Amino acid sequence: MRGKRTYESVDLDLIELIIKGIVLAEKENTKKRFYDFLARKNLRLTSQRRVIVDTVFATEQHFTAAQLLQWSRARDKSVSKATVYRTLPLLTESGLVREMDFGKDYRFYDPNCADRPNHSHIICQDCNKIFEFESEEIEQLEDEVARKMGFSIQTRRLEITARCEVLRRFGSCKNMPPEK
Amino acid sequence: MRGKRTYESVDLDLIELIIKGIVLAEKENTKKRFYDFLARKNLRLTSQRRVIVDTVFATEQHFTAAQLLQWSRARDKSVSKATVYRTLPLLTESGLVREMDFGKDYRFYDPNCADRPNHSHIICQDCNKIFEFESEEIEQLEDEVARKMGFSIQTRRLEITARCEVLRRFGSCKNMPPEK
DNA sequence: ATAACTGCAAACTGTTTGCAAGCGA
DNA sequence: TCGCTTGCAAACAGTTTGCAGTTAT
Repeated sequence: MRGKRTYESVDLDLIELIIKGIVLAEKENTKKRFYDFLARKNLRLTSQRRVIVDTVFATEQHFTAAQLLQWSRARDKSVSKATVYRTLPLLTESGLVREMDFGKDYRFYDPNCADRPNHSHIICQDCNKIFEFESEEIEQLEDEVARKMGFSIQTRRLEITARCEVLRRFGSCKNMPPEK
Repeated sequence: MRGKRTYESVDLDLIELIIKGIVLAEKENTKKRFYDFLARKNLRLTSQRRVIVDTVFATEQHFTAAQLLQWSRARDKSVSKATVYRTLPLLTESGLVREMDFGKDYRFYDPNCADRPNHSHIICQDCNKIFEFESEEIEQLEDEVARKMGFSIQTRRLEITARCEVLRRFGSCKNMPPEK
């Protein structure tokens, strides 16, 4: 009998706590990387920039410029629209935030790309939520195709829109109701 | 000796002519499909719409709304900006033109999706040209991943930015110089 | 000290829309 | 004829920018 180690009982609360701690530490580290980026470019760490960066890496959600402004101002009224719009290019330039383009009229930003720069997105047309996934196999195939065509890949962007199978079959799904 | 049929001499001009003919016939067919689409929706075939559609399917290039306006007006001054902007959604709705979103501030449109609705794009950062490719394997993997996540794919968008290997190694490539 | 940075409001850009006139089915 | 369609210009939304005062280093 080829063994797989199993546990009689698991303290799920503890595990959740540990995971939360790890995520938090990663986010703190990401912020530090951005501060280094600023220093390297002789840019200053102002209170407004600190608030914006705190806000960006306090969430795992994809957000718009308008949302970031709203969230940042909730923390500190001294953050203005102009500063948000001037800070976003710095964040994307640093590689710690990725700009995403769905068919919409405004841009989305993704704060989860520090560790997983190549992840892809599935946008559910039923609930409008954005899900992330990674596939090493797809990446390898992309590399192969590109190489055959004489290119070496710089960035890749795979965005899939899809319908929820659970919803289609059972009339509802755990992600409903849609948020606007 | 397993045989492969070969030819002593080939009239390349003739072959090119034949291919041109096939492409032309396809484009004419695509236009007809759009006219049918209009009829099905009780929409009228005006002279302006005809000019715009002729323009769209006279090229294989990806274009912007502004370019389409310019090209259309070159054929017929009576085409206005408003009509171009009102016709583009019809074209995308019909499925014969696809909207693309690169990081840019304006949208690109792709007139080549009537026959190959799933093709992907490689944007060369050296010459800014857009190349197309299809990969059944990548599509299958996408389907598989989506299915595992509980989705059925509606649309997919794979956009790769890359650098030209030929250019990197030899200092120039046949696609240079860049066009703005 | 001094150059980067800020908020504000105005400017800008691509896209959409209200309206009165025009035209296809 | 009827109502879809048009061009024009004004409106719109997200984003960028000029400026005078502020602040990090």
